[in-house]
Amino acid sequence: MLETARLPSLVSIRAFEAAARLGGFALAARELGTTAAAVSYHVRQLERQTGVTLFHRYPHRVELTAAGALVAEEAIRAFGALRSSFMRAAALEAGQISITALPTFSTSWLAPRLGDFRARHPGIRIEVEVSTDAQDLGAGRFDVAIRNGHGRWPGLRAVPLFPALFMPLCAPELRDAASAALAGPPEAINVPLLGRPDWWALWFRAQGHERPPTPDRFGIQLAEEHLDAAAAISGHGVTIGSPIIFGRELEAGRLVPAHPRAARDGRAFWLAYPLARQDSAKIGLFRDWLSEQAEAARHAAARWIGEPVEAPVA
Amino acid sequence: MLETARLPSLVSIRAFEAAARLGGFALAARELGTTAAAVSYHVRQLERQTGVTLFHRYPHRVELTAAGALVAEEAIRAFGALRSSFMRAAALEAGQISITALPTFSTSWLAPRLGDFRARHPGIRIEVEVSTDAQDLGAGRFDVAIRNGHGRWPGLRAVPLFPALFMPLCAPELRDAASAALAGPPEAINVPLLGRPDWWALWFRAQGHERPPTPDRFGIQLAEEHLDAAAAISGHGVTIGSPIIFGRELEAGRLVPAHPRAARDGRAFWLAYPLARQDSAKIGLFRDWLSEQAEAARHAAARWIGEPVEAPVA
DNA sequence: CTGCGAGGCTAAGGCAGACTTATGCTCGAA
DNA sequence: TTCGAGCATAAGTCTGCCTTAGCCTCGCAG
Repeated sequence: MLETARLPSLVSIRAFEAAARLGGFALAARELGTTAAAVSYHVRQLERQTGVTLFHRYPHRVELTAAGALVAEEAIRAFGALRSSFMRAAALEAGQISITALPTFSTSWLAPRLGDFRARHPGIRIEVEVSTDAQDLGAGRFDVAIRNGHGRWPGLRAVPLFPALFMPLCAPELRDAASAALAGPPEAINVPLLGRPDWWALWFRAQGHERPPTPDRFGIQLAEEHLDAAAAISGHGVTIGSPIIFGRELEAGRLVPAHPRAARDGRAFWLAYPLARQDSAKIGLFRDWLSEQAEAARHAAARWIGEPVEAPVA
Repeated sequence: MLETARLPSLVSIRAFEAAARLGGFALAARELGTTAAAVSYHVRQLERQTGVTLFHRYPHRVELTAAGALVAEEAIRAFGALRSSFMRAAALEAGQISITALPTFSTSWLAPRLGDFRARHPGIRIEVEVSTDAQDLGAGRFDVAIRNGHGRWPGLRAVPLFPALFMPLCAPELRDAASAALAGPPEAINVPLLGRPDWWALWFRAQGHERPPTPDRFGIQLAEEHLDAAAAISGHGVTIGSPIIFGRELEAGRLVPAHPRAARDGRAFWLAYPLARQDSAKIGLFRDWLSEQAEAARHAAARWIGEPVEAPVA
């Protein structure tokens, strides 16, 4: 690089700074992990580049000149301050984690649990941003992402959380009517369906019914899945969702399975983060905590789930 | 070099600093005389080395993170202070010149003239150290040296001042006696000789006398040549010295030539300085001034000197 | 709405600068 | 007097830095 701002070679300044601070080229070489010849060479380079004599040479030792002492003082201070700023930046960075996650996952599963993470890691502040789009982790805006998919994303490490499952869920008072309705083909449905039509189609295919429910079978059309769940809790119909994600609602009796069988599409929920970040302590802590929570959630949801049936590809 | 003090690559920090200060990689690349790809690469390296995300990436632009802003502030300050310290060091260095010179040259010729240099270059402080030994200019203790010799010193630039001349000099009242004594061979000397015996031997050889004056011909033995001159001025004998160096004494009539002929040994007085320093402004100013003074001194001394005779090699 | 330009990103390859090695110098201490 | 330590330099090696090429996204102008 050309020095447009007339700052000489930084590598040479660093060699000089170490020599000035330690009082000799041999000690500087040892600290920098190089040879005394390299330090000598760099100090000479610096003197040539700047036209300033930095050291008086005597046999066996060197002594800073007045000009050299002036630069040394500033260089020592500058490098010390820089070093300190990197440490403070690392501490700042280590003290907060930025997560991008899917809306329902965030609202219904993650958010209720974050209190526990905060209790166990009070030094780490959490930021969650919900997005239906997969955010670019390379852009640096997020440390980790919760993704739904196959788990094979280049440059990322994906930790499996739990499989994507689709189970009919309704309020307790709708149980009998919904169970009866779902025992037959889609055209026999006489209770309102809630949630994504493609997920219902997937579920019926897993039951052996090729034709999906027609639009007239659906009740309220809501923008987000957790709103579907809220409507179902209110008795407005049967929703289709993950017994793991809604595990706490099932536990509390606010939702019940309207059918014992769940369908799956081969996808799963994953924690993803850049391979380049796998040494990050905070990401490691979050990963370990999240894996633990996911395992507990899978275990707890097992009582609601019979053997999940993988739906044939439409 | 290994980073024993955990400061990451300085080249990368410099790229980062420029990008932070200018708000983009393209502008930073322009200032640093490199490509945006190089800046991007260095910022990534820095992020990997430190584990700190420094920029958020967006299409067409980048934005400092909080941690990045923290480091940027310190880096901008550090580099600015370093730059400033080099400029101040250069100014300090440019404001003083260190000279090593031969004793007599210093005392009798240089010192009386330095007032003129100081008047013409008030911003440059002069330090003269007298030494009979040739000081190592590479050690950085001296900027320039006045040397006597052949002028061919490796790594140094030598500017000729004036030839080394040896002429008998005495007080006016001793003129006739000294002239008569010096007209014949050394054994006929009946006035005390002062100064270095080897210089007298050289002078007599130049006159065609093979045998040097014997020790009994010498008066007071003094340690330094200018003391010999002082003794000669006091009428204690005839000294042997340079009519150029003692030009002002001749001019003032305190010394007169005891013989019209000067001898020379093929050597001269030179201003020497390191080739590596030839761009130094202060050295240039001193060289130009000294050359001018030397030329004036040669010119003024011409009236005292007949055709100098080169003494045959003993 | 389409095309272009600008800024950023990464991979691969080349080379120049950084460093090592070898040798030499000086001086102080044993 | 000898040896070891620190500094200096030259020459050769090699690795880190940079360039080049190609790609991506987005905003703006036509």
